[in-house]
Formats: sequence, C-alpha cells, structure tokens
Amino acid sequence: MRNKNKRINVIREIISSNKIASQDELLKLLMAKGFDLTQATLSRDLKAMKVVKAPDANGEYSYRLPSEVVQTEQQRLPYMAGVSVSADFSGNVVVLHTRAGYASSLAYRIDDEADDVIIGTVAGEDTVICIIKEGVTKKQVLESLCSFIPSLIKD
Amino acid sequence: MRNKNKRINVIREIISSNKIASQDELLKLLMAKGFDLTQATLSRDLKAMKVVKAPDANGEYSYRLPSEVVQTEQQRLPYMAGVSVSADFSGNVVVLHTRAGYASSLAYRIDDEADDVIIGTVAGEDTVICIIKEGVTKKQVLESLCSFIPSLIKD
DNA sequence: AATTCGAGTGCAAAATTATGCAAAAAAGTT
DNA sequence: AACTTTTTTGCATAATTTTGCACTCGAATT
Repeated sequence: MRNKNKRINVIREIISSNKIASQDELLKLLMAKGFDLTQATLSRDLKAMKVVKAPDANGEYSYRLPSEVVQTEQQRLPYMAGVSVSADFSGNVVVLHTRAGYASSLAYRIDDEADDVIIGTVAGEDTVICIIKEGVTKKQVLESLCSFIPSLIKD
Repeated sequence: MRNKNKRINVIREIISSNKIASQDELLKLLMAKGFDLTQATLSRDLKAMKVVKAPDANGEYSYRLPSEVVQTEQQRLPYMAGVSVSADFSGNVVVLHTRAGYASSLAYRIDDEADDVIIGTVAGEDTVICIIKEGVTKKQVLESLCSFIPSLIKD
C-alpha cells in the first residue's frame, strides 16, 4: 500500500471541485500530483468510496461524492419530490397519473405554475387531466411540467 | 416512437423494486414485458432519467432513481455528514484531519462512540489525535470510526 | 399535400469500467 | 525475527456503457 489513504482524500477533493467525466481523466490528474497507480486501482477506489457517476442537468456524466448527490438532488427536487408522475398526451390534453391521493395537490401546482401552457385541470384521486392552451406544443408542455415535477423527463 | 413514455415508467418501476446490475439485465426484463428495444436505447433512457449506477453498502453496483439516492444517502449519513475526514495511522495512534473548527466536536463524538477502541483523544483546530487501546487492530478502529464518519471508507 | 424538422432508434464500433489472477506489501501473530 | 494472513495493486481481459451515423416516422409548417 503505497498511499491509499492520501490518495482517497485527494480523489475526494478532486471530484468535489472539478467535473470529472472518466476514470482516465481522473487518473491523469492524480498522476500529475505524483500518485502512481492504474485505472484498475482507481475503479476500486471509487467503488470503495461509493462515488457515483451521475448525469447532470446538462446531460453530461460526471463523478459525484455521495454527499454531493444528496445536495444536488435535493436542489433539483424542491417540490413534488417522490410524487412519481407519468404524462401521456392526446391531442390538446395531457393526462397525468400520480400516487393515490396526490392528484389534487398536483393539479393545484400545475394551475399555479404551468398556466402559460395549460388552461385548466381537473383532478381525480390519482389522475389529473390538463387542457393544453392552443398553439402550445407537447414539447413546451413537457418543458414546463418538468421544471417542477422531477419524475418527468425532458431529455 | 413506439412507446417511450410507457417504457420510461416501467423502467422506473423495475429499478425501484429490483436490484438491477446491468443494462442487459434490465433489457431482458423489459423485453419479457413486451417492450422491443436495444441496449443502446436503454442507455439513452437511463441517461435522460438521470438514473445512477451506485455501489451499495455491500459493494455491489445497481441502478437507482435520483430520489432513491437521496433517501439512501440520507439514511447513511446520520451524523458528521460533510465533515470530510481523513484518518492516518502510526503505531497506536490515529490522526484525523477535518474541516477547520470541527476537530473538537469530532473528538467529542469519538470519545462517546468509539471508547471501545480509543482510550483518549486530543483535539486541535482541525486535527484530532486518538490513542488506540492496546490489543486493538487498525482494522477494528477503522471499522468503529466508519460507523459514524461517512467520509471514511472501510472497503 | 408536400416539405421540413426533429425525436427516437438500431447498428456497430469506440470508450469506459470492472474483475480474475498472481505477485508484492503491509499488518498481525507467535 | 520468522511466519501467516490480509490488503493492495498491476496486468490483461472481460463486461458494460456510450456514441456517431443513418434511417424512420410523426408532428409542424408552408
């Protein structure tokens, strides 16, 4: 063991302050700092540290410390977190399914936040029907909904 | 687009209730459910969903939804989260480095929780020196410290 | 209705990451 | 100090994931 402890700490430092997209990239930084190791070892280190390679809002992958994932996700899920929703379109209507009992709160939120693309909603127990404003595309609707419903994806 | 929306939802469901270790594994489940796609598409889906492949406590990799990562990590970091600590051993002494100002609170915690392996500590500003009990191995010390200092790794 | 535009995919190849095995180093024992 | 056990690591290779390119199909536009 040449210096695993020191190395682990440096790795933590590097990935918390830089955007690292691959192990080879990280490897080069470490070597530049004088560490002598291979990608195989790095792979094992990252696994032991429970570091995660996660796609950011931009769609780019980078390594994150577990604690950072917490922060990041919390920031990204300010509202409606865990309300697991699906959205399906048909003509000028979008139907949302959510957990039983959450439909009305979801509908309320939509009325409040997506009024630029939705002209009205009706909520049942686990379903919300939204009427899309004329001239608004599905993409725009999704864009808007995604901004506050984390379980929807926008690509 | 054959059924991307439905597929995404099913993926979410599968990875939240099963332990999926690879895209091929997930692919087979999806195909069994009647979806027709390739691993390439799955890779894109997972990226869009911001799904993350994370090592669990057991050291096994599996896919997680962002919201699950939050929960999981929060559970795993009950105390001392973010106090970023390094540990170095020398003989019967272990030296911990932490963020400036946190040493004394860390030392207090160690006195409280690790008294089965540590006979005493002294804290400076960002450093804690701990004296290891005779007959206790480094491994045991790490084991103990790791239980409440998440930034330490035990492998 | 014809045309344009972009999302969604498959294919195949490139890129990246994980791991079995064996050797070296460190830690723990006697 | 000699010996045993556990860790750590490299090498080579397997396994897994990502991506460029081309094509299809439906939606939006003219």
